[in-house]
Amino acid sequence: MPNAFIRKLGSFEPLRSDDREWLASVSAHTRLVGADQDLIREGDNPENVLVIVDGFAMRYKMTSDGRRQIFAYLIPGDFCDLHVALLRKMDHTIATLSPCRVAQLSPGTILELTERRPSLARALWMCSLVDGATLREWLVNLGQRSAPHRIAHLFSELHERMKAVGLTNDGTFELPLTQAELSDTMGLSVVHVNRSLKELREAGLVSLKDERIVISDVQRLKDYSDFDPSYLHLRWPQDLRTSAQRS
Amino acid sequence: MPNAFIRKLGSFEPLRSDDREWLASVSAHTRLVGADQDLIREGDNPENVLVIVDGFAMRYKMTSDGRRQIFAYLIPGDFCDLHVALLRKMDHTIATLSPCRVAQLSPGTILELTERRPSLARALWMCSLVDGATLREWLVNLGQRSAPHRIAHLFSELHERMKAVGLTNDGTFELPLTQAELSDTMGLSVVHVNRSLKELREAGLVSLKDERIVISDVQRLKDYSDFDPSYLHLRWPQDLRTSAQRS
DNA sequence: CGACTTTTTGACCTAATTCAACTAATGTGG
DNA sequence: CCACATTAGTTGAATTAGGTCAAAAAGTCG
Repeated sequence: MPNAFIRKLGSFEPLRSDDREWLASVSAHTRLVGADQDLIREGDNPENVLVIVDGFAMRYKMTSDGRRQIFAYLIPGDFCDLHVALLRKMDHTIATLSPCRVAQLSPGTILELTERRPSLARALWMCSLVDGATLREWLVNLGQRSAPHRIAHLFSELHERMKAVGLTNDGTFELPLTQAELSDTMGLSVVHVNRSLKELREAGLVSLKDERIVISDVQRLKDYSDFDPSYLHLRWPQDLRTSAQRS
Repeated sequence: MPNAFIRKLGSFEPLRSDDREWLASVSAHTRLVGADQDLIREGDNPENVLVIVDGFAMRYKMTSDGRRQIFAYLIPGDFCDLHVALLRKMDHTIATLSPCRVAQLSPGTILELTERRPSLARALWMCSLVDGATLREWLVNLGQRSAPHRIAHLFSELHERMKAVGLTNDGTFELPLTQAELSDTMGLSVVHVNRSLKELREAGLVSLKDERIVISDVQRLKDYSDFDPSYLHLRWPQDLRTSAQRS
């Protein structure tokens, strides 16, 4: 069974088996990082590119008055910082939300990837494009939707992404977020997030318990939240991929 | 005097004079597009990369209930769609806000640029990284700041960007935005934008008139809006660049 | 068991929205 | 160049979504 990283790249490009094997070998060596640890800090200039193999992380930035805005969740298979080579320093922080297994890709590995494995390079580039598209969608979310719809949209997105790396069980998946983290994602107060979650729960749409989310009817949640998955650019329809991946 | 496109790339990388000349020649042929025209529509798969040589444009997306979120302003020197080669189709629309002069870079031009002009290629890549960073900053803006601060932050950013391409006159520059457009950018109602602008005006911070903005004291506006320009990654301090560019 | 964090709820407050009207611009055709 | 139509900006009044403060439950963990 391929790891999430391989699954993710595979959802953008059909991968040859030697590419899969190479990916498996370069991401085999992982280190464990506890929850709530900074992986890369604002101002750092990290050497290696990190990949979340397992666990949850986030990107965020603080304002000068101490408010925090989270602008991405990193789930298994996601990259931390493809771009950092060019920028002198990180303009935001990446931190774990739960214990994570993290693979480090050295500059040499990235070089081999970009120069000798074109389909992986394309998949990698796709990742950064999708990150951008996701950010745009989040802006739409914050700018245009009410609290409950906003939260529901986030959940729809996370469900879609988790499904793409094979980490859902129907509408259920791991989601180790506190309401404070949700509120810093959504530009809402904790109290209001709490009440909105209650509303969603009472509407029979979603419930959170024990770091897991349960979506009773995924399609209904997507309809409710006006979720259109096309911005995630997942090229291969879910069922196809799942069956093709049995090894 | 170099055009905005050359100035912009030059603000990321020191450019050799042959690179400058080449840029001038490939961006010499422009077409004129009137105000309020779509340059690229959601769903399109455009061949060429467009560069705004003159005028203002925006990126936006509609929600299914007819609300619009603007998530970028394109000012002279900005690219429309470096990435589109890989994605099957645009996931948002780009439209002009004022009459624009637009240069089209053919796939061949882009190829030459990426393969034979490394410093331009780096500058180009920087552009897309900065676009991403800007988007993140906008998310912070929508998520964490009150209406007047939010608007002030946008104005601070636009001032900085316009300055980088030599289009400011102290705190004054062209800004052909309606309040409706501002409201769709900021996730606010038109009425509230109007009142917030009044507040900023009465505080002596900014005034808008005749498609121009006047910032009486740029530093004061930046302080007010908690603006930190580092996310724009403008490598060369403004004064240096200006003097170096006298031809 | 305490100490601490997270969730939940109530009461109250305020930033922002909505609706509606009115004024000031801008533009268009005769 | 004016009359009329249309778009953009401004203001007031009423309403609401969301925030703040405070405190109680409910989990979590050494």
